[in-house]
Amino acid sequence: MTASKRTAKSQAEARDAPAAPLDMSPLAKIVGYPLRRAQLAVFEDFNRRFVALRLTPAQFSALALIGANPGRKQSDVAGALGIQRPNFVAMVDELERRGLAERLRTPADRRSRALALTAAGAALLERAWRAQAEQEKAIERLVGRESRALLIAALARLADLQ
Amino acid sequence: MTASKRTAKSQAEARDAPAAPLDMSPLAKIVGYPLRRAQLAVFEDFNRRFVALRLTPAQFSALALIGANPGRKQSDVAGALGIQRPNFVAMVDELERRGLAERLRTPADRRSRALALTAAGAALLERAWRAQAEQEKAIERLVGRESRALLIAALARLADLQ
DNA sequence: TATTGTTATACTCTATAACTATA
DNA sequence: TATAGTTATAGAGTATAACAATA
Repeated sequence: MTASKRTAKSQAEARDAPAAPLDMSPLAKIVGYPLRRAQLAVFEDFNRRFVALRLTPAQFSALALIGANPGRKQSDVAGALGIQRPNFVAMVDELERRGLAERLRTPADRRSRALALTAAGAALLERAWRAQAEQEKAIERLVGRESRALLIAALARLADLQ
Repeated sequence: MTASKRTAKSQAEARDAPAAPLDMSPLAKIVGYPLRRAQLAVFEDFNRRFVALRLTPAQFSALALIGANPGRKQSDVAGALGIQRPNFVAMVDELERRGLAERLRTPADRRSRALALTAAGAALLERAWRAQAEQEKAIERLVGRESRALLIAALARLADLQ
């Protein structure tokens, strides 16, 4: 496009100024849309913080839950995390391969596998909780201390939607 | 297992009572975990409410955004929704196939396609907003009116986490 | 040269059926 | 018969490279 062809347009348009932002107000007024965007942003932030620990949000939640509930069987941990049993197999495989968790045979029921952290797993989890505390601080800086507490409470209730 | 073998166990265990729930308290205290669980619950609730309209959350957000911003080009709508341009193609294809949206050629720039709702799309979007209002009511019943407003504000801020 | 829409493709997540070993 | 772990597999959703048309 030549300069002469742009004379009818405003200077801003001629300079290829960014187009006006879209009107997001209808979506911004419902819970679901900002809820999804916030979840993606928080997980992306998590991934940045945890890249050195090589832990995804799902892996962190699994380590944390096993750490707080050692000896519980694999399917119970999967169920508590909302992960389908078949999908949890590869995840525990990976934690075991990295020497972070172990599957123990229990004499009471030889079908099941009791999960527990190894010493290395417990050590990594400690580092992970410190990284997580940093994210919570960043969130608190963004929304305020009181808001963060209210947010957690409201989200926990929302999770009960059926 | 025979009855005699269970005599050493408590009556509750003998009856195969559900195992004690896991301790979720560490995960319940951070934002990310309940945020993810809430997002999944809200989307599942959305899917139940929208099955008759055959709209996914992503499709609803696209219809809503096109409806509020008719004539904007496809890549701008995709960008505003956080959807990669290539992935938005099939989505618009489907909306167009169902006669809900259309891609218009614009004389100003023949590379781009301006999106707009058809009459059928606008009509479906109206029904969709009524269904969405029902979800907002359900959420308000769950967390309270004030909490819902605070929640939306806090989530919008969280979405700005870098 | 850069941008828009598009195609192709790969990777992750998730859901389901079915197998095995145990109970 | 039922349950725990597992395998296999299919379907979403998402990210990236590269192309044609147009600027």
